[in-house]
Amino acid sequence: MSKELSTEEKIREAAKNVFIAKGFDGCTSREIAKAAGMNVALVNYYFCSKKQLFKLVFEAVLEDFMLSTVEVFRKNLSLESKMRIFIEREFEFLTSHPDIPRFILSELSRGDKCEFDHAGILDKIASTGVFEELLEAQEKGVIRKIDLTNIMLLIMSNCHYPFMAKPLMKYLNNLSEEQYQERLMLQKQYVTEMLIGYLFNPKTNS
Amino acid sequence: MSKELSTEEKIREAAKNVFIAKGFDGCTSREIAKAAGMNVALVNYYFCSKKQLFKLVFEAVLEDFMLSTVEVFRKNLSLESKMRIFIEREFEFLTSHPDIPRFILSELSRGDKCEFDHAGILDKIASTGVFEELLEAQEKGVIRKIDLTNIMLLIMSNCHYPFMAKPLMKYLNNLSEEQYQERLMLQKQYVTEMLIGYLFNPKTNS
DNA sequence: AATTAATTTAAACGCTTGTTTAAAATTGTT
DNA sequence: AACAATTTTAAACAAGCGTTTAAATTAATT
Repeated sequence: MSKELSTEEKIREAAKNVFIAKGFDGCTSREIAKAAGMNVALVNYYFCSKKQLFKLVFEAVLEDFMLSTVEVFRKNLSLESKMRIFIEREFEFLTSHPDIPRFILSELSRGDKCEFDHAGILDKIASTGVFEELLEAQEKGVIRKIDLTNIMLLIMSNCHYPFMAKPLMKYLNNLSEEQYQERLMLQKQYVTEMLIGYLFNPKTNS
Repeated sequence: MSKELSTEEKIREAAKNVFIAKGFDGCTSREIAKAAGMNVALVNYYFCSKKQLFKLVFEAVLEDFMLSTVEVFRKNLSLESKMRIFIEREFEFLTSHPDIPRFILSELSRGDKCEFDHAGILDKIASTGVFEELLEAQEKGVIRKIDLTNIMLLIMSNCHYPFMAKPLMKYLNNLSEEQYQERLMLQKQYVTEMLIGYLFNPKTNS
């Protein structure tokens, strides 16, 4: 389906896959061109340089990643329901794109590669109203009074890491692919229970 | 202090720092040699190839990382105390070596670089008696009956990820270094409370 | 149909890569 | 002091890198 991709789009798409799988340093322009079924020179014809192509791809991936699931918070549901659905969708997204968290954190941590535009992302997240809703819930005593950065970190830790740690887990525990996937789906339940249990009903625990 | 390192050790040490900072693909043999204050040819004189030097360094780092904190479980303390101390020490270790989790997961996920020896690691962890202790505690109803893989994943997620996500957190939330460090220390408390609260006293919640 | 513009190609550019070589310097041994 | 073994060096190697060039091909315009 959809063979009607332009040369530029084919290269961008191939670059995304190759960059995510191997990292900026781990692949070559020729590899990207070959994956796109194109001549090497076309990479620079359309994108000037490997670096610039990477910047474009990275920013798109980061935005997709950060915004794809946060839309739940626009819905008219209880905060707890939204949180549950959010975690559910994070696991869904990561099941289709398990390499993205590692890709983003790896590339971001060797940041001298190029300067990334990220100004808009937090604003777009904020536009869903998550932050206000969380702050309000804190004032009402519905959820624990913790800095939003820490809440983000708690949720992201428990959603992203299980996918990032796949090779470590698989071989430390000698797991087959099926066994790992099984633990992953269990992990989703545990993580949801744990996070909801900790963040909500703060009076019972602290 | 301790200038009495042999050439071989100097290269190994420099290689460790450079590999952790930039990854296997992100650095060159010449860079490692320069960091060690040595000639390029010495790298291969002592270690045959960049790949083999990497393998040596990686295996040492992985073993250090996995075993450094698990020793707590040999002590004669309650399981909950050990768990608290373990998390405390994980955060301690990671404060000194914040780049190691990302290094390990990154390099492991592009595993074609070379085959790693990992046979001994799980056995060494097992030799502390953690696993038996956890299983016993589960039988006694002290902690939640969850596969040990998932328990490991819960703890590692909440300890490793906050350090791996530093660049993402710093710029998504426009945090200064001090602000980030502050959140990190708070995160340690939250993570401890959350994990202990979830894993122990399973009857109250499920 | 002729001409111009946009796309694609194969080949080459200079440079860096990991690795090797062979000579120089150092150390150890008799 | 003379010799042998080890360690270190500078230089070179082919191969691969990102990028550029200039010609060939295709598409668009007149």
